[in-house]
Amino acid sequence: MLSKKTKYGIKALVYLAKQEKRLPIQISTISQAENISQKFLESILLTLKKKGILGSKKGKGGGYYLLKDPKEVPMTNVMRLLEGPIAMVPCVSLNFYEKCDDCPDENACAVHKIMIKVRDNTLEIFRNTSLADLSF
Amino acid sequence: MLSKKTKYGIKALVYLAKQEKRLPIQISTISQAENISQKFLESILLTLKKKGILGSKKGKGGGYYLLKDPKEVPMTNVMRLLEGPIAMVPCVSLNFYEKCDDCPDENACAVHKIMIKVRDNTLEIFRNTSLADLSF
DNA sequence: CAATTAACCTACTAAATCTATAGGATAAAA
DNA sequence: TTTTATCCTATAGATTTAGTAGGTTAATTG
Repeated sequence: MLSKKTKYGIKALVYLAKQEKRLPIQISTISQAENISQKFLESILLTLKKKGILGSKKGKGGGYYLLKDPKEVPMTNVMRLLEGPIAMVPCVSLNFYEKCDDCPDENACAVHKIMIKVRDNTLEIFRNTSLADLSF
Repeated sequence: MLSKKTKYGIKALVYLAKQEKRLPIQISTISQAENISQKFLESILLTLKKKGILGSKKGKGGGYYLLKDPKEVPMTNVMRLLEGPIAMVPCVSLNFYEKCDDCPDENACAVHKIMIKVRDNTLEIFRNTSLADLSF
């Protein structure tokens, strides 16, 4: 299951992607439009900024804005920034790999076997979907 | 991410599916073979029995056994029994649907849009994979 | 029958994660 | 210098996870 943080983060990014101009949008504007707690959204956008996908401006007329063209932001990136691993088990994760304690041989593991398939499939979808694709 | 419960549950079911004869297998046997805490596995197998996928026998020579031919047990069933929803968000779940508090219109929601795709894809894989398929 | 075996059942707990909230500091603009 | 809006740290309540403890029931065996 996706965390609320990820869900809200995606919604906010798509909201920003929908803007015609790349002007800063305030947190309060997004939180109202998307029914997200403002304080919670504040922390989410801040981490997205720290991770380099958003820019920000302080003071009047300030807010957050996308640093890249939405067409150039695949959902793989977004998911990894917000949720972390895309894989269902760490032992099949490309970017967040961890060995299982209980598993002496990954290649002999049934869970590994099927979760590799799920990962590849999900990854393909996220790779081929950009923020721009979700903005219609 | 899959819970350990689900991971261990799948491993145990596949272990049972691998047996040539449908004789009862003890919890301790499975827990040792798969490096799973025996007490934890005990509770997992008990719920799987209550949900109707496993049979059991008490006393000497007792244990757990699959009630169906492994070929007839798709991973959709297994996942729903152990993990619950297959979808990444409740609002796209077929068997565990829940409306989002924040979302006035699902069809206008970007998260909904992409997670439908992921669900359909994942579902297809789980549908086409049986316990028998994972037993090699 | 009695001893052994192994599943059954209830309850509990420690740790981690999630979902925020509080309250102030900093920086930009008017 | 006042206002605006992001930035930052800390914390807290709720939920979930990953088990553990300890005893009960039912089946087999001698």
